[in-house]
Amino acid sequence: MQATNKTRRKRPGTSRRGKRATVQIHHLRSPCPIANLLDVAGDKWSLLVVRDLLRGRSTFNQLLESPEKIPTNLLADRLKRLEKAGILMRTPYQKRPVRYSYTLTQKGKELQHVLDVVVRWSKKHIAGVQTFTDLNL
Amino acid sequence: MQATNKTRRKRPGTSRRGKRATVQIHHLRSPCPIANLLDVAGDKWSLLVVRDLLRGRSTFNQLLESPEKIPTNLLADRLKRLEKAGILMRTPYQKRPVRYSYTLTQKGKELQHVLDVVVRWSKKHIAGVQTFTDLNL
DNA sequence: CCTCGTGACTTGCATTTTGCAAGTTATCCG
DNA sequence: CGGATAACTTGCAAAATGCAAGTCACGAGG
Repeated sequence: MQATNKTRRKRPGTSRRGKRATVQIHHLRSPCPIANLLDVAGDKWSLLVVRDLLRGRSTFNQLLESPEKIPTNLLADRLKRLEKAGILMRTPYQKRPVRYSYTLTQKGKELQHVLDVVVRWSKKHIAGVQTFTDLNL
Repeated sequence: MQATNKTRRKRPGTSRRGKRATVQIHHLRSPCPIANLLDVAGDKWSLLVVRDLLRGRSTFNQLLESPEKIPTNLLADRLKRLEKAGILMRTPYQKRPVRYSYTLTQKGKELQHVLDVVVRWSKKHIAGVQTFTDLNL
């Protein structure tokens, strides 16, 4: 019924110290290539962002408009993570008002092959799917 | 926060096997085939389970042994979800002591094509990856 | 009989991540 | 000046994750 042993865990709030500004070693769960992609894009949104960039979307608001309706805070977070992972780049395409555009790197563009196969699988095995017209994505 | 039945949660012997009597409408976020796979396997563990089943693992404990060390509660949950999604099947391969084995359906087996491309992408773009020997997974 | 071990899970609980709504900052437009 | 965009932040409740431990059958050994 109970683990009773409450074994001291960190007191939240009191220790103003562990802000994890430490080593940047981004620790891989395993040497498996599948686990490696999942470490960086293993969530419900990242690959949709990649899909939209492949489809030619490039600004924050364009990315928000897709039918899945990603929340703004998650989009901001995913863009940061994917940039850090070298999958996309963020560049100001104009200043005065500064506006940013997001574009895939070569590494990111090659995820197209992954998405292609995913599309083929889903079309075969899931009812009611349909692709965005032009790019087959 | 585990909203369901906060107070009494302690009838072990007679309880139903964690059934979640929810509506069966499995709500898709969008008609996009990519979103559809993500709805069912868009997390850090599901595809690793599929990988291991493709590699011939089949029991609960075998699946626990992979290098990524999935927690037992998550493995139980993922097996349930993947079964519900028609990607794998759970069958007792012996009774007296009843033991279960998990195997991929045809739908699940065809995820191999997705994983193949993921492996190719990761080997090209992520340092330090290496595949499990025999099956290229 | 009693204990130990194994397989397949469940349960408790703290930490993290999500998702919604609203707020913010800067800049243009009329 | 009063909006309207663009690109984000922030607050916070709810859900998911992850660890450790507990449970429920058997089955073998003493």
